[in-house]
Amino acid sequence: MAEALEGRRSRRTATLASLAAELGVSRTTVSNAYNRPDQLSPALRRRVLDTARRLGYPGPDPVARSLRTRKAGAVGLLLTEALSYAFRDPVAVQFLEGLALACEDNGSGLLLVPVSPEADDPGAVARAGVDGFVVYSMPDDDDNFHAVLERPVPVVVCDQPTAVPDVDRVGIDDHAAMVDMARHLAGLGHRRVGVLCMRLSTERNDGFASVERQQRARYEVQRRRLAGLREGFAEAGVDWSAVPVVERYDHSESAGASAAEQLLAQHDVTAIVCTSDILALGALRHARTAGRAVPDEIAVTGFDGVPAAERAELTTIRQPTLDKGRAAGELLLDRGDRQRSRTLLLPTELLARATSGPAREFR
Amino acid sequence: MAEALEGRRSRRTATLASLAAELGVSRTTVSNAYNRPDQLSPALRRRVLDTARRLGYPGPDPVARSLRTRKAGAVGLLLTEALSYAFRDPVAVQFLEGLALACEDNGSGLLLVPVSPEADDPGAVARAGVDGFVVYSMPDDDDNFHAVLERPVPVVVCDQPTAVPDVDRVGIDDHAAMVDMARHLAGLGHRRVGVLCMRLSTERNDGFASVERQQRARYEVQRRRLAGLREGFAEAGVDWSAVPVVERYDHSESAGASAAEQLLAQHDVTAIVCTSDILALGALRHARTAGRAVPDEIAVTGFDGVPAAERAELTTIRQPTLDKGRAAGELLLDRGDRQRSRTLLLPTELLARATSGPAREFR
DNA sequence: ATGAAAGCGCTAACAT
DNA sequence: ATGTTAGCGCTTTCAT
Repeated sequence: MAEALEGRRSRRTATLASLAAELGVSRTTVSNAYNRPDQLSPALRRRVLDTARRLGYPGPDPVARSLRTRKAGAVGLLLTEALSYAFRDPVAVQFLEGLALACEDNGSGLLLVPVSPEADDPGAVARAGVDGFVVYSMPDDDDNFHAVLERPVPVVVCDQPTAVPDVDRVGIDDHAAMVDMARHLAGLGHRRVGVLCMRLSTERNDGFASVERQQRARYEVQRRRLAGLREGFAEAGVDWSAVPVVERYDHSESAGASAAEQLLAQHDVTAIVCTSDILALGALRHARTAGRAVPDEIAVTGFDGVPAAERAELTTIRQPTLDKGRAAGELLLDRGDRQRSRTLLLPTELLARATSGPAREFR
Repeated sequence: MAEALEGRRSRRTATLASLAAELGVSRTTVSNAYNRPDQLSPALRRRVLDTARRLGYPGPDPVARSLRTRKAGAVGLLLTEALSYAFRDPVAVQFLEGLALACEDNGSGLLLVPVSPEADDPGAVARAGVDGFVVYSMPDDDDNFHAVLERPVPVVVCDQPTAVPDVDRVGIDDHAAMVDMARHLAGLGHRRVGVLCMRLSTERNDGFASVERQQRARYEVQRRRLAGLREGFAEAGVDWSAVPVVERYDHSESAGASAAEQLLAQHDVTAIVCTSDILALGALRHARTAGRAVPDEIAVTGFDGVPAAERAELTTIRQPTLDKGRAAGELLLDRGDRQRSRTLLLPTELLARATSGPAREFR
């Protein structure tokens, strides 16, 4: 009993070679017994497998096999945040579901690479035994991302960074989507608007973000969404330099709520545009708490189209997150002998729901 | 450019040995340049790294390193369902978050093993390059689980199967929790009750489950929860053989809704006890659709304590799902030289909320 | 149907 | 601080 436990505790006892010796056959034969049953007589195969069981041989070591075959049988996933964040953000979860679907179809494992934002040890990436990487939404100039690019395996990026030479990418047109949103609100008469956005750099800055900071943002997605809003509102004559943009480092409802509070404390706006549903849900919560009627007094919009946004009847941009995950996986796994890198832009959709309506002045 | 792509496409060009040859140093030195910077002069290290870059050497191959060091740097996760299910079930997502937290702390990767319920090829388990496995809620006698036990690495089971010799386990007292729930309802006067449960075997059976089927269930958790209910209601004089139990293979709200419908079509009960929140949420939805007032006309209870249950004010049993995940990871990763296997039972809590109230007869 | 030979690419004693 | 030696455990042509 204690011995069985011991046996399970990584003490490899028999090897393919020792088993072959015991049986008086070659290693090839033993290997074939596991990997190519048709290459040897059923009787011999039985004998091999029985002896294996008797000797406690657990079958070919997967790592040794991977070394030999040069296939790990797994896809690595690199995330912006700590590993566990993947399960906290509903958008990430959706993306992962799609990616997992693609892996499943391919019989590939999915290895979540343990990156710690603090310890900038890109070692984990270098140590990951994978056949390729999917990179989910990383800032420009990220060490871990660079480490991924060093690895001689295919890479697919989701969302950001864009424009990495020779790397496939799947994403959406963040700019165009936000131009749409701006037009939607401008069409409802909104001119005095405020914006809540996600972090723009890797250093924490919870507060207003200057136009310069917006343009220098290290997160391309945020940069493009803000630029889209700027362009869309410009069409309606809104001077962007007067539009307050509040940034939050953490991506959570409470961050959204506090950002909304900070915004409204200093600016009299008729609409709060958020660059994510989570932030918008927080803004909604603050509006309710503060007794600001939505959408009568103030409009609130999101981005992503998560289930909770639907329940809240949030006006938002729906993006096909699950499809992005699946497409990323397929791009990585089904690549034939394709030489050129590909970029896949998936469609988005403006969902005008109950949290946006005519601006106060127009009611 | 095309060459850079080619380079990324798994054609390993330089190796540690060729780099050493080029430099005229030993392989050890090159290895040290990467793994033990303190073992060689900074100047030499620079030279090694520079030459590596020039030659396109991507650093030590992780698989070869794993073979040599006998460490994969990753934990494998085995799930009941297809891989992607992990991201669809909120309870699984929570568990994974906890597990990821433990992995993170340990610098371990998390490998989701691609098991397909259909193709009973336990090969994926055998091929996973991991230092140990976490097994999440598997039925008794599962092929993939057996394959895990064959591997000479530590294993931690969450929930089920219980009582596997020499394997650590983390779980809750499902039986006791449901005794509590039965007492809660019985205390409110409920005597005519019905139950909605999750699948009891790997073959689909969407319909009523006989007492015998309940007792033969291959899913220990369901078996224990039903047994707990039986015991708890027995204290109030309820004859279990007259209690209708409706089983659903799929775990989804719509499964819960249809099960509730099936139950109510044939039985006049004052309470529907569900073995999961998801099923209960579905039952709630059906009750609303069918115009049955909850809790006035009928009580509905769940199990798990997911966020959606809180929003619905569902009476349920809260279990510390995230903690289970973290504990499973810690049990696997922080095992000292412990010889005995351990079982960790985490506490649960009955949350009496708005979906349970006095039985009709007692109002 | 089975075997022999030749590595896959690396690290860890142990020397020097 | 650097080199020597000795594998880690396996698969895969190519022969027989």
